[in-house]
Amino acid sequence: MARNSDEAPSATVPDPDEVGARPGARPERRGTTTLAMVASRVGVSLNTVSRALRAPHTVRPELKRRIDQALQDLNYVPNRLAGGLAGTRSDIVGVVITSLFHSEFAAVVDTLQAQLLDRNLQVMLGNSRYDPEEERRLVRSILSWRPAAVAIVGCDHHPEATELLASCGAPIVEMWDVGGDIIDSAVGMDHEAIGRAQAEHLLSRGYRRLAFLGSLREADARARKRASGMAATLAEAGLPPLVRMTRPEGGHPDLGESLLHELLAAHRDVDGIVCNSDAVAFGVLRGLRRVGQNVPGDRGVVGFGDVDAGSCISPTLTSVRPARHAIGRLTAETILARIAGEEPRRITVDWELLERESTAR
Amino acid sequence: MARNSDEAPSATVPDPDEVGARPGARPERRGTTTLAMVASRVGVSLNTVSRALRAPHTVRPELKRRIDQALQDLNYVPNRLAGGLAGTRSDIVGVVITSLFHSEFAAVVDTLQAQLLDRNLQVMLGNSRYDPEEERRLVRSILSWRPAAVAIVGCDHHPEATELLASCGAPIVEMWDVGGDIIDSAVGMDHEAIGRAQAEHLLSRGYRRLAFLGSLREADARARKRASGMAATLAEAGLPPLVRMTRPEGGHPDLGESLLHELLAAHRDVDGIVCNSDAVAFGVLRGLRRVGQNVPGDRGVVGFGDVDAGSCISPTLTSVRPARHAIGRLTAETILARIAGEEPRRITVDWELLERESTAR
DNA sequence: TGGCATAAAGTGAGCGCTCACGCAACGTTC
DNA sequence: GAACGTTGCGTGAGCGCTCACTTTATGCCA
Repeated sequence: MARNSDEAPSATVPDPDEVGARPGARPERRGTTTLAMVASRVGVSLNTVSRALRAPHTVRPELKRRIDQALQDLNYVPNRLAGGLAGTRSDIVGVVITSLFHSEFAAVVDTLQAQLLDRNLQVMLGNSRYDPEEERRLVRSILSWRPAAVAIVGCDHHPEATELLASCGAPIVEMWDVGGDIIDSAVGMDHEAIGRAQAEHLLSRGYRRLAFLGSLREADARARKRASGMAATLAEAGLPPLVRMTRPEGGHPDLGESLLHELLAAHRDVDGIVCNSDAVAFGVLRGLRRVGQNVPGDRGVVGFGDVDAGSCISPTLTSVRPARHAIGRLTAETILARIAGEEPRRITVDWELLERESTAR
Repeated sequence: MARNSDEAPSATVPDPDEVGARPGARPERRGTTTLAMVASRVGVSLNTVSRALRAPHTVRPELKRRIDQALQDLNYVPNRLAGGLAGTRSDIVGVVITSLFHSEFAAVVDTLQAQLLDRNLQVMLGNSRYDPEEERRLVRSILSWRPAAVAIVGCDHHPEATELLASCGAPIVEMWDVGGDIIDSAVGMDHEAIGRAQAEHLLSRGYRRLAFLGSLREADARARKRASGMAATLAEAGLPPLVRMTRPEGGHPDLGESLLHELLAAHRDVDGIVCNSDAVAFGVLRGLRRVGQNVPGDRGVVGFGDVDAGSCISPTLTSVRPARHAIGRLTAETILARIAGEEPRRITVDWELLERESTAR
């Protein structure tokens, strides 16, 4: 195992002038240029410069050019704190997600941010880590920036978070899930339907005794809905009830493998395994390989998320592909529409069950 | 392929009272409570309430309790725009990354955000998508919020971005890379050393003719440094030069597989393949399997990133594991230290070359 | 009891900007 | 040529808070 290591914080002092204003150095209002400075240089009123930026057509073209020149010469960077305070909008969009690490929502945030930036909206990000209390804190913190809108994962929040969001006056878009009560608008998938589709797919391939495996955090209402969709399908088909094997944390292959062992020990007859995430499914596949079980022959495995690697492993993994891109895009569009005064929306987006080798018998 | 689809935006109008203030409804200063309202309810001056929040020990315990009660009764949410404008700090930390989608930095942002939130700092996120022009826009946009600090991926930026960052007065922490000139502080890895280690590992296993495969965006200086580290190692060993097979976009398994075909067509003698990312390596492994090549027997494959799935595929993938968590944590610590007035730092963090089956001959 | 330090509150100014309005100067109309 | 819109810019107020300073209540010692 190769290793490089010198964490020694070797301080390299750059140009001392460049070092930020030390706390305590109060009076030194840094060299940031203000609208007033630009205005006095051009010889017009402050307001005219402001207007040249916000409503260019209301200022004489020749003057506009001179102002632009001065803005550039002085390297003006607007102070949006002041702008937000004085104006009505703040041009901040709060985004609250439950996890970045497991990359569930990374792609969603990615496209969302790109789309919003085109409209000069800045994303303020927060990660609740599936903790309702953290979510509450986060929502408070984000609302204290008076955002123009808030996008948040899920429809089931800490009660205080829900109330704060509902009464803050800004448009709220709940993402990823569309089931249940929504605060304002929502863009997401019907997770119960996904669970049903996962179960139906396995049943159609002849698997009869199904299990749901993975991490299941208290606040992960989406996974819970998928599991209950599966359970409902089994009940309607008159089959034995769903076996649930979950942990309140984790979500990696190692978890999948260890849950698999528990499953095989307790419910040897299970032949269809649906995982909370592809990462867990990878661990399940690895575990089954290690104990000499054949997939899809002996047992079928279904994932969720359609991670890249799913099509590269052997057997390739049957999984559900959420329309991440679409969720990001439609969330951005909904935010913009709501800011523009349009009505709230509830948009159900597509997903696909990709049938691959892990269930192909 | 199962599919659910009704993207029909079925508008569901919630309680009309809850709908946010429509633009145009100007005079309606929303029902947000201000410090002044709290103050008048308690019967003290505005400033006393402010102090009760910022410096609780300067206000009589009994009064503090009454103020807290009023804050809660009125459901006060501070206006940080006003606070930031009036005060010195803004409590925003700008974070500029080059990609979220490929999940390279998702974990870094994840831990960074969590650590900062504990200190009441909000992350403002921006994604430059490996586009220098976008990076410039983003840096301007973020600086317009007068952040308390900025964390940014890489050490090689758009010149204007570098200048803006250098002169904005806030601490700047460059992440992921530590090579080359830095603006203020840096927390990252020595990517050239990683490239050398990747090459040396393959050489130590008897591979002789090496290639570097993957997407290589114009702004991805890190990958470029790894490739040049490899090239240097080969040159020093007197071996044939590194074969580079890259594309300016993409980064998925499909890219890996298609680059592999190009590689096999043009340089049949290559026996050691280092990929820009694990995702690309997965595609390479899939491609090799499809053409009946044996890994590690015929060719060795090395990835970068150590994605979960790497230990689940067959053969398991040799890869480099960046200390993502450590980078996030140390970046947060550096930001806090710099805000507290400490000296700039340059921290080189660990990484590991995980030797697995794909190079085990 | 006076003098002085300290604690606990209030006062006033201002952060940098936006918004509603005011007020000239210049057409345009009948 | 008086009445009216239009264009182009300036004025003043104020967004909600923080900060430096001042004022008033309280304790402690000589």
